[in-house]
Amino acid sequence: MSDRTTTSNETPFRYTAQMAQDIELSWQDRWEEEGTFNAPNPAGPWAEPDKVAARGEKLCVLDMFPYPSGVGLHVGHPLGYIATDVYSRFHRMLGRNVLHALGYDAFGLPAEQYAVQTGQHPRKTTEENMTNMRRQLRRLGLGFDNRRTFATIDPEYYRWTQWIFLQIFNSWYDADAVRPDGGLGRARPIAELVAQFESGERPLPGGDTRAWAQLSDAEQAKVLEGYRLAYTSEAPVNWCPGLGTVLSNEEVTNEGRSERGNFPVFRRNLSQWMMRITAYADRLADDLDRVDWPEKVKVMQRNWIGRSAGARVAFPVTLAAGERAGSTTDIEVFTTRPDTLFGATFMVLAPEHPLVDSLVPEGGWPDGTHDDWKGADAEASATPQAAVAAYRLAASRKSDVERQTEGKDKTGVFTGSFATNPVTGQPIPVFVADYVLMGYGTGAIMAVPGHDERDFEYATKFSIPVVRVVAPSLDEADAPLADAYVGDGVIVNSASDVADLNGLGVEEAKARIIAELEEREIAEGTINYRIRDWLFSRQRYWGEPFPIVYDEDGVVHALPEEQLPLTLPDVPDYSPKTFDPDDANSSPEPPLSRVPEWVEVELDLGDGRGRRRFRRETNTMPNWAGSCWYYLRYLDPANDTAIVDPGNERYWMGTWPTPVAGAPAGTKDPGGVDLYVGGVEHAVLHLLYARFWHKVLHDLGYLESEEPFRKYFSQGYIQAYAYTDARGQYVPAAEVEEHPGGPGEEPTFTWGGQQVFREYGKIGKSLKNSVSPDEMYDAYGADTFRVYEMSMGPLEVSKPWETRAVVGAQRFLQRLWRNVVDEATGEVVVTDDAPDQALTTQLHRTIQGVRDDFEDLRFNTAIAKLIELNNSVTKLGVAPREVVEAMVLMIAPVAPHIAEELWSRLGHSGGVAYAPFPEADPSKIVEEQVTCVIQIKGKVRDRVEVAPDISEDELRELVLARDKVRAATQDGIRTVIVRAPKLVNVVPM
RNA sequence: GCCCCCGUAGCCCAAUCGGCAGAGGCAGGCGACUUAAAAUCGCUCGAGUGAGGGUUCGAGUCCCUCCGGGGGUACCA
Repeated sequence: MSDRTTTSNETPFRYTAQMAQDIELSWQDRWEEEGTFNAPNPAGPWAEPDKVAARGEKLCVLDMFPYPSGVGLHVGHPLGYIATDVYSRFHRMLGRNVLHALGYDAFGLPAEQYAVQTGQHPRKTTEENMTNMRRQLRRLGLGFDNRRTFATIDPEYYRWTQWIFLQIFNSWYDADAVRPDGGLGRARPIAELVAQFESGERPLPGGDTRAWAQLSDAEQAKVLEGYRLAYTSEAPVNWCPGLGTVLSNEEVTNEGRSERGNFPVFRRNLSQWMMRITAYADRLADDLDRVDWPEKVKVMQRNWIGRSAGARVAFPVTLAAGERAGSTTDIEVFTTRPDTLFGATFMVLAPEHPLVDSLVPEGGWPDGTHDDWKGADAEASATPQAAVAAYRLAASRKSDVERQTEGKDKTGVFTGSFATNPVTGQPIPVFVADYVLMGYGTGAIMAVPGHDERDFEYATKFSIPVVRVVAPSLDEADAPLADAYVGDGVIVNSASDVADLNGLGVEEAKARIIAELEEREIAEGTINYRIRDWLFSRQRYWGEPFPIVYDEDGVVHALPEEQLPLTLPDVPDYSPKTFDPDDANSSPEPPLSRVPEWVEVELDLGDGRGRRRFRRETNTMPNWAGSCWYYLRYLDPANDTAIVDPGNERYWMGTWPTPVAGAPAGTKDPGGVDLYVGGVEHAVLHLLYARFWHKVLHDLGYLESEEPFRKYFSQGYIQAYAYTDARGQYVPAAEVEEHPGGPGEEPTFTWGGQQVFREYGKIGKSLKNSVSPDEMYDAYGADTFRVYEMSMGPLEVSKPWETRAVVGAQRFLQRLWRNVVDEATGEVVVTDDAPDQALTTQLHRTIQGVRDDFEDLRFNTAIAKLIELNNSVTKLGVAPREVVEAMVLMIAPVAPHIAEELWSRLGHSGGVAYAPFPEADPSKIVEEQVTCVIQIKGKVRDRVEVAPDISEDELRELVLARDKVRAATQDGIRTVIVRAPKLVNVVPM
């Protein structure tokens, strides 16, 4: 495969892999020495305003933060980096000041797991991995500003991660505060909330009438906890014994397992750090309109946030048990269909609903209770208390997985109580059933079997009346319902002395009933969200320590900013306490809790109370923390007084005067990174968390931009074939031989003579189909590898790696090389003669096409156009300098090393990195003749050469006079469609 | 089940506004170079666009139904 050995004595100057390597290494050294890709900053410690002024508009290009894997890169990993590098280099040649840098996301579970597996300290393995990855990427010739690199594990970086945590901790969300843009709601310093409590402007929550100063420290802390954007809370969380840590909702699959490692996850009540991302739910959903992202990812985020408009409605009920037995209270439900309130014939509470106990009467069932309502457990069905207790116990023992896998078969038990439908006044039975979830809405529903599929199933199974309140038309008001009718229509059977909705449309009825019931204080229009607060603590070693201590009363204190960073201590045993993955009753044990000399400290927090004893927080942050803001640090990595100088943030990420394409009219641009490229797997994790932090920092006045990523492009993956033998074991894919099948048959595959079976999917060491970039550098060189990856197809689609196809990219570069350099003598062989008309036209058309393609990230078609142009030049035998130089500049973003070399051999000093990109001359694109296609009834029947500026009338006449057209139109002409100059379609009678 | 995306040559992919189905690459075939092979170079073969229907003068492109592949989501009231 390598032609390293094929450089014969006759062609010592051929562009071989060896030649490519020599060229590439020497230019990489030169770029590094000269700091070619360093981007000047307008402000901060590196301020070079003169250099900034000397360049054109800024452009901030970003790749998703890589995690330095222990096994090194495979050929799929650099795809996005090459794409962003091509885009960056293209824009440098257009004169823009381009910032492109790469750092490392080095904290977190994978790094720690790799260290545990190899029995080494995570810092050691992580640093080794980063060294290897840096080497692999440097060899690829990426034009990063290497001054701007860092890793999340650097104390000088995580100092600021901890600082941001403190800003969030010391903030609350004031939903009534007016933002500069006129919207409502923003984060404010917690001190301003304390001031409101102190002055009495804001009453204490829960009807507490004491003055703020009368509260103890612990009581004050408790109150503030209810407001802080980062807070501890005792709540049901996702405990994963197999990983020894808790996980956020976003890290748990819908099968109820950990996204990483696929271990079972259990719900446990534990005290954990949370981030109040729910406060930002509206803005996170609304502002998706303002960014240029793939629609698919926007939809995924909107679904995750899960905003739905509806109403909270109170259903009165008389308590049947408990201290307040006999008194009346309300069961509050959330519904998106208040228009169907008249059709609510029963209610359902989640098994965990706190009201259940007081709804179940002592003694027997109410007279006439349907046997089906008493529960599936015959032994427990004698009394409501026994039946409900049995049902709740059974439900509590079910995992989320079991609840789901049991499918749609509805189960439930009657509580023995009836509530009152507030609009009909009718008593309706209240059930406990596990198809209602405590975690959504109020954990209780009004069930409308006529117009909700789940309620219909339940009503059918338990013989509950079904009432139609929506019909396709008034005529069908009493048509029987064979299924829940969920379509649009007109409201029927919905009148009482409370309200009359009959005849209204669904949307009108919703508005009407909410208005009526709000007046009576029975309901209120409301918005409900699916998103929950973000669980932020992990019981692992390899993460940022929280800058938090607890005093002897258990009150939370933030470390003063001057005491940051709080460094991660070196510990003898950094591995997590391991558990049986299925042991739901295990409890997390953070490794840091095993270091008492670090945990128990005496500190002066600078609060005037002197040195006191404290206990440190022993949880660590999730690896999302470091990746939530790294893009900001690239802008000003050496700044030790701020996360980023405001001048740098405004310059690199500030808002543009015009909004992104496709934004609604009147939209204000949110600013942010100009191009962000990465895989879609972080659609609701990293991309949502980073947006949240960015908005908090914006609210607190640290950032001008409102979004982190103005344009996000989701790249496809490079995948590969893998092969298994008869036992299902993977065999080395590189050694498999393909045998073509007969016509219409699949090919067959053998390895070492035995038949093997092909599958398609991810690249991985364990699948034995991994190809490393290093192998490509050795066999072809980095430029060939770059050209191949960029020419495989559109950046956004996934496509299969095919090593044997890489040679096509090499042949192209060889042909380009040969057009400039004589393989035998090394002499430059271009001619100074001007290209002919046809080649000139092709050149300028190519320039225009390549510019457009690069701008729109269509690198595959740009390369195809360059191959075409190069092929035209090759056919001439001798290459005109004008065309060759333009080609060298145009290929430079994709294949920068060979371009530098050829550019220099063509007699230019100064390099191609900042050479101006060729400009198309529109006057030279115009051809003297164009081919006009003549269609008869839509089928191509003739062609004619015409002038490009021929008029429609001239062309029509010309075409109608042609023999073939006259022959076809002897019976007359129905119509003639003229699209001058390229097409005429004649339709005969 | 629901929602979204994608089906063009043996394979990866072009066709930008509804206007000649083919730009580019791989593989295959033939030829040149070679003692021979590899590499290289030149030439060349190759689909009617997943299936069916519709709109249109004209459909890969727009609409409907179905089939196949991928992704998201799943009792979210």
